[in-house]
Amino acid sequence: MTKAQTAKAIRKGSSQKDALDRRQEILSAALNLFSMRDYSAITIKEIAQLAGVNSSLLYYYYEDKEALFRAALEEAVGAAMGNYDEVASKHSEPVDLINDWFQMHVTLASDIRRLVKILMDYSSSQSHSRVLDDVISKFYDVEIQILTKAVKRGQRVGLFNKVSPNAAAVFASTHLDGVMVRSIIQPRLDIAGAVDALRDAFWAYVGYKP
Amino acid sequence: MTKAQTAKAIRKGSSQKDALDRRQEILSAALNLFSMRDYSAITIKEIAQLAGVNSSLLYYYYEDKEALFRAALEEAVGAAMGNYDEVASKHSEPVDLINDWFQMHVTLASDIRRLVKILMDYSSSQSHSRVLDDVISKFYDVEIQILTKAVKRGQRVGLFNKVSPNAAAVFASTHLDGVMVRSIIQPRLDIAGAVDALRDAFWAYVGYKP
DNA sequence: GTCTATAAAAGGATAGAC
DNA sequence: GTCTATCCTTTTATAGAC
Repeated sequence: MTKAQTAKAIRKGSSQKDALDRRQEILSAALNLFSMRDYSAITIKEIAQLAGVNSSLLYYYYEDKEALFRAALEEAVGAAMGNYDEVASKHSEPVDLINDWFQMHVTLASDIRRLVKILMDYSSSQSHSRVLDDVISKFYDVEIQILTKAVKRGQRVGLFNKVSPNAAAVFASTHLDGVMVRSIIQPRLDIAGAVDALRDAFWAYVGYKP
Repeated sequence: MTKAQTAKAIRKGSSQKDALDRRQEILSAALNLFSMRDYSAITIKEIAQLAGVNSSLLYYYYEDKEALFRAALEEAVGAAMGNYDEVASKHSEPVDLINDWFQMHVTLASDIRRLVKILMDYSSSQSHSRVLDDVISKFYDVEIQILTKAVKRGQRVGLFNKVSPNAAAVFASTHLDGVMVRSIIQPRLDIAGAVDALRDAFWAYVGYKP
């Protein structure tokens, strides 16, 4: 019995669920690789190898390499969106929410860094899809809205000064992207320290004394 | 007479200088393309076409594709370093220097964005060279030192509060990278507006009232 | 120096057996 | 569903003429 046959034998039975698993395995392998290096630097065979399947199988589950990339990007954005919603719905108090927001970027730094990397690669690629463009827009909108709301709440209860809530939100969001990028270019970067500095600056910006 | 022969005839005479020009033309074409898309997405023929020469000629001037990429990266960093030094040596007054520093990132946004993109591509590539790693480290060191010095001077003359000058410098530098990245992912981003917000936050952070 | 021609390898994608 | 075999195209790189 060959390796492949053994594997097949183990997975025998409900073939529907297997297919979903396999699809997910391939997607996961693709996401890992696409977020490490560039789209064109990743080969179909490499993805298949990481997923532990034959490269032809990728064409059974996905139309072509680009479709696989799109699926991987949507997956990454969806996961991040989930984290965002979780933090947002956990806090009613604006200071706690924003502190936790910053903390999340330290804790999940490697995931968020991957997302930023993959978003950059997509943005500087030729072929854009309307759907993905919308997904990405939506994603940043959600982030900005969560932060904007928090700043507004802080102003309403008299904790923060009268700055533009939207500007403050864009500011924090942009800086966090900067931290992620800098930690790609300079892997030695002290992410926690960089986020601490952002926290100090952000509170100074909105006029909050911790 | 073919096109190529005509071009050759025009360039007749001192062949030494011609070689330098041609070398530069190729390098310039490579830099343009490498900063637009990823290393692996750019082909030798594409570079040659943009430079207006045959693709084989690239191997006369550069050992291989990687050597050409390295040269392009050094060129981009060198150019940015030149801009940095220029702004730094123009000001003795810290507030002016920092304001001009921010302004430079608006004015030269497309160049700096390209640099950030190419630095990211290099960082997430497999093959690293000791020389390039050092060039990049040096580059960020120079930026941090210029800003750190300015903050220290501002503190000495009593304009700024007692914050860590290095932390303030890293903060500004990181945020500017964030602005560049965000403007890649979202081309609609209002760069001038984003830098304005940074300016406000930075002055709040160091306790300066403009 | 610059080009033509071409070798050599790699990568994406498909046909078809099982 | 998954694999083997293979085709086709692209791409890097070299040899050699001019």
